[in-house]
Amino acid sequence: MRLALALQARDRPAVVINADSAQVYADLAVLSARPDAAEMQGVAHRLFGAWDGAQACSAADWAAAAREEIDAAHAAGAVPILVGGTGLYIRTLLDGIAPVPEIDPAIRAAVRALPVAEAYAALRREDPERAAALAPADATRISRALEVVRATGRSLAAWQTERTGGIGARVALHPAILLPDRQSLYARCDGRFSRMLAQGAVAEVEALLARDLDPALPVMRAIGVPEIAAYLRGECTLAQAETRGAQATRNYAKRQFTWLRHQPPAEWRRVESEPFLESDIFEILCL
RNA sequence: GCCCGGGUAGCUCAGUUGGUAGAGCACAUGACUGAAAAUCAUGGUGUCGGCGGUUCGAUUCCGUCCCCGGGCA
Repeated sequence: MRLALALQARDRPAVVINADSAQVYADLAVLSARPDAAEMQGVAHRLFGAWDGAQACSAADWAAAAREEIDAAHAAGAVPILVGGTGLYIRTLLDGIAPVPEIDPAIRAAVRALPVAEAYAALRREDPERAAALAPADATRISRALEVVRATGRSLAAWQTERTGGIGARVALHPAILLPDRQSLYARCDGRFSRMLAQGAVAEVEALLARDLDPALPVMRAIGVPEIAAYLRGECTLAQAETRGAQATRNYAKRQFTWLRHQPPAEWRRVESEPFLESDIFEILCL
């Protein structure tokens, strides 16, 4: 945000583009810590709350939308600033992804209805190579591999020999990865979830539950939603929901560390010195 | 003071008819190609409340003390 303002102060319009898989949903303002109008300070923001919760946004969906926003920003002479921590989204945007066609919804539903053990057994028959590469309990990846062979007649590995849609080669990147101190980050996770409760997270989940959406949708699985929903159903106290939500936040923070430390290219700048200063993060500011 | 229940991993607890112990969670580390705030994989946790006794051997049996619940007075 400060970077965006600094750019605008130099007559370089900035556009902040969301790269977070939860901030994408309109239904999650509080629980995704989406910036509000005051925080945006007049700077253009895109892809925040852009999807209705009833709609699942995939990495490829997001990447396609982000590509358009980036091109639009460039056309307008602005500097797009991608902000967010969903590594798979950013990887898809930059490197592209296997061009697997839309999966027939009936096939997808049938596959996801299977218990993991059965899905895994089926995958061993229909795509043994992929099955061998996956843990028998890895429900998400097993479902994906199975729906792909069933819907396309081609294994995921075959599709993955190709990647399309990446823009990494045609844009100038100035990446920065922030790696805060673990202990203080965990403490901030706790504070963050408590603050969300104070800011109306319970009402937000109440409204979400009233929509009676499929519980498997991403919006229903965002951190805090299952925990607060359990409280609203009378399955636990608010204090327990608070503890569990904070815990889920910390667990997620750890997964982020692991991804960010190993998955992005080695040459991407990792910043560990706190407080994080723009000058430590973005070399373009120092030009 | 008496009676009952309990004291085992950071937490909640299981267990050992006596051969020094284990689950879940936490924590750590890692994986990650269209649900990724998702989904997984691996790993160590330890004076089994203290001190004595019996025993080849006690976390387990006995005694005693301490601590935590609940009840009686």
